[in-house]
Parts: sequence; structure tokens; C-alpha cells
Amino acid sequence: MAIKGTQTRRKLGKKTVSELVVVRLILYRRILRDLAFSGTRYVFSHQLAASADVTPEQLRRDLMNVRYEGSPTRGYEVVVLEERIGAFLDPPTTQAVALVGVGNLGRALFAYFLGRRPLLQIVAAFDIDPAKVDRLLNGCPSYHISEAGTVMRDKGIYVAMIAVPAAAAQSVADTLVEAGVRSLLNFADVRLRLPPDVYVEHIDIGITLEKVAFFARRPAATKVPGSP
Amino acid sequence: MAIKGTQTRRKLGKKTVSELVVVRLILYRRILRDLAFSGTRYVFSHQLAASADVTPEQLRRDLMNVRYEGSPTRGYEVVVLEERIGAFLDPPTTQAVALVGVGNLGRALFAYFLGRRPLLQIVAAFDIDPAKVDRLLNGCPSYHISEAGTVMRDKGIYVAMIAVPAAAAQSVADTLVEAGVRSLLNFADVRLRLPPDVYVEHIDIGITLEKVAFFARRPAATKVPGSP
DNA sequence: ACGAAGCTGTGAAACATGTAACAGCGTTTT
DNA sequence: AAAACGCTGTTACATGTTTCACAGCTTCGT
Repeated sequence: MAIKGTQTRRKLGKKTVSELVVVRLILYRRILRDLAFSGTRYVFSHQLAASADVTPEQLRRDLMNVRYEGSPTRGYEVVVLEERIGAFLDPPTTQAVALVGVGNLGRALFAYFLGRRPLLQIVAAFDIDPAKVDRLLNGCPSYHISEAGTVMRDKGIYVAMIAVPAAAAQSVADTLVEAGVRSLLNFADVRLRLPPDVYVEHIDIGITLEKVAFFARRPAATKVPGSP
Repeated sequence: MAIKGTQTRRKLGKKTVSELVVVRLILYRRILRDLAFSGTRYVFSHQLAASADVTPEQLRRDLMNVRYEGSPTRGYEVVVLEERIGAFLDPPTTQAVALVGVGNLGRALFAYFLGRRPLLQIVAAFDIDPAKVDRLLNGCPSYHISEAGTVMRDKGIYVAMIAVPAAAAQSVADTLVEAGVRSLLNFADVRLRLPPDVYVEHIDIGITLEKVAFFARRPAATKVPGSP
């Protein structure tokens, strides 16, 4: 299960929130951030919804999970809503992330993190190649994978990204689980087999690209009704 | 819409197939390929389902879309089923793919494609940086983005990957649409606004990682019932 | 001061998806 | 040779998600 559908949920207060809602909230917040940056004070559901490519009804419904009500006349106050979604989504403290695999993709991920995401930080990198180990990459120390247990426990890391070749991914994952990881982001083209209490999300470029190629072919890749 | 849920469908014969099914079929085929490679002749639904992390019922149901029936006693013949899924998924001919943006991520994508995916091939790269243009990258010619229209029409490219900074993504997408692209794989952290007949899939690392971080936090990120 | 307009929040209906249950059929077993 | 088994395909059911529809509120215009 859980290829795309949402089986994983998390309790908050009394209710339970699905993955889809979480993803959309993250997206809304990003848009709100941009709006705030550009000086916008208020925003209506249909505007925000348009930016997120979602219907206004869905946006409003998603926002029910966050405890904030907009005004019928001005809409939502941008910074307040952003803050409110943040309260829902964000960790109480900065969350430490480990990166395993410092190849092309790993470096791209480092580049990605530079500058942004202050709440999530790569604080340790691991690899198997002695040439890439015990150095400083963008200010982040790299270790041999065999040290994962120690390092991760020391630094309190519970989230890791796997960016190694497919053949190595499962064994890396096992090591990480052993080291106490709670959730994983896997870029390797393999379905990882893990204990049920470890959350894993796959970014499978191969599958995604095949999918895109599939829907590129006509006849008729149609968006169903909605969309004006 | 279409953040994760499946709104896009494609007709085949009389029926219509959802994105989720397509994704799973792609996954099944990959597993079948591995099985074939390792010499396995037959496989039962529960075995294949386990590898794909899916229930056997769902697997069987997905396979109804493909026209092939397994034997109650031996299960599915690996190579035949693989071939059958291929007939459903694959383009009649090799599909040409363009890559826009030859930074870290772009290079990682090139590396990814080396060796595999004979049916999908990067046949043109585009960038805006004069230093990266008019060269050969892994045997693939690179052009300035302004030439996209000509090149893509000449080579019959209808699928493109966008691996440029977020700020540039929308304008790149517009250019590609102008050049006749039918579907896009976007790695930039922006929701692209496109005509409804262009299919787009977002690989949004930022959102995905935030999501993973969110579900890493306890209490209780639980997979609902199933999972033994 | 009152009505119209336009937005929000939410209950109820529609839809899509996944899960369970079962009929059918070769093969093996008694 | 008949019964039992274990798997498949498929139909019926349950769950989860999105859309629809409307009541309530706050401002604006007359």
C-alpha cells in the first residue's frame, strides 16, 4: 500500500489528518510565504486555491484542520494564516536530517538545501566511498556509513534521505532503521521493505517519468470535468 | 487538483485507467523484470504483491486492466505478464525526452538515464547558460533554451523534464508548451500553471521532505489497519 | 436602515479507491 | 473418482476524499 494513496495518518487533538491534506497544507504555506514576501496582506480562498491548483472548497476544507478563521470580507490574513499552518506543521525545534549517498543526486540535494529550510537541516552525510568520507561538504561533516548508528544517536537524527544506487538501498535502509530512524525519503528505484512504524516516502524518478511518458500519448489524456 | 490524487485518466478500449493504477503497473513490471532476470519462471499474486507492498487483491484487480490471465496453480508466467504489461504501458516506438536545466540535478538525471530505459531517451538538453550550450553531454547535444521550438519540433519531442531554479520554471514551461510539449515532469518547487491538455507531474522535493519530517514526529504515525 | 453582494465554514451528497468475499477451476490427495 | 485445496478473476461492500449546496456574517450601496 501507500504508493500514492494515503494510508498514513497522524492524530492531532481529536482528529486525524491524511497525507494528502498535509501535502496541501505545506503547499499553501509556501504560497503564503511568497505572498507575504511580496507584501500582500489579505487573500481570498479562491486566489490561494488558484495558486495551489485546487478548488476553493477544498482549500477551505483543508484549512478547517488549522485553527484559524478568515473574514468573509477580507479573506485570510496572510501572515497569520501562514503562522497558523506553521504551528500545525512545524516541529517544535529544528529537525536534523541525514543524507546517505554523496553522488550526483546527493550533491544536488545539498545545493537544494543551501539557504532555505531553516527548520530542516542536513547535519550529517554518509557514504561508502572512502574518498568522500571524513570531509566537510557545505559545512556538513561526512562519515562512513558504518558510523551511522553512533553519529545519528549522538546528533539526535530521526529523518534520513537515501540517495544511493538501487542495489545498495535496502541495506542502507536496514542500517538506518537499526540506528533509530523514524522516517525516510528514498530516491532509489526500489521499494524498501521496512518495519511498519517507520514512515517511508519514495521519490521514484523512473516510475514518475514512465508515468509522464504514458500520459503524454494520445488519444486524450484528459483532466476530468472541473478545470475551467 | 491533482496534487496526489488522481484526476487524470486515460481511455483504453472502453475502460479508463487511473494514475494510481498506471503507477502500480509500472512498478509491477519493474519487479517482474528483476524476477525474470533472476531466472524465476512463475509468480503468485501474493508474492508479487509483497514485493510491491500492495495487497494481493489489489494486484489482481490492477492486472484486470492488462489482458492476461494467470493459472490458478502456477500463478503468472513472469515473462508473459511482463510483456503484457509492456504492451499496455509502452509507446509503440521509442519516446524522445528533453531535459531543461543542466545543473546539479540535470546531471544527476543524465547519470540516471545512462544504461537503462531504452524506450525513453534524452535526446536534447537545454539551458540558458552559454557555457553549457552547444556541447555534447553524455552524447546528447545541448542547446540554448531559445532554440527549444525548432529543436523539439525537428526531433519530435513531446515529453520534457524541467530541472531549473523555481524562479525560471514557469517561463520555461511556457516556452515548452509553445514548442508543442504534451507532458512535463517538473522538479522545480513551483506549481506550474498550464493549459489543461498538458499533463504535468511535480516532483517537489521540498514538499516531500517536509512531509517526511512531519510524519517522523510522534506520537503515532501509524499505517492503518492492514499491514501484518 | 435595509437589502444586496460576496465571502467563509460546514453538513450532506457524489465520487473514487481499496478491501473483503466468493464462485470457478486446475491439481493434488485420499 | 471424488473431495479438498489453493489460487485466480470478479462482484459486492466499506472507506476515504472531493464536490456541492447552503446558512451565517460583514461590509457596501442605496
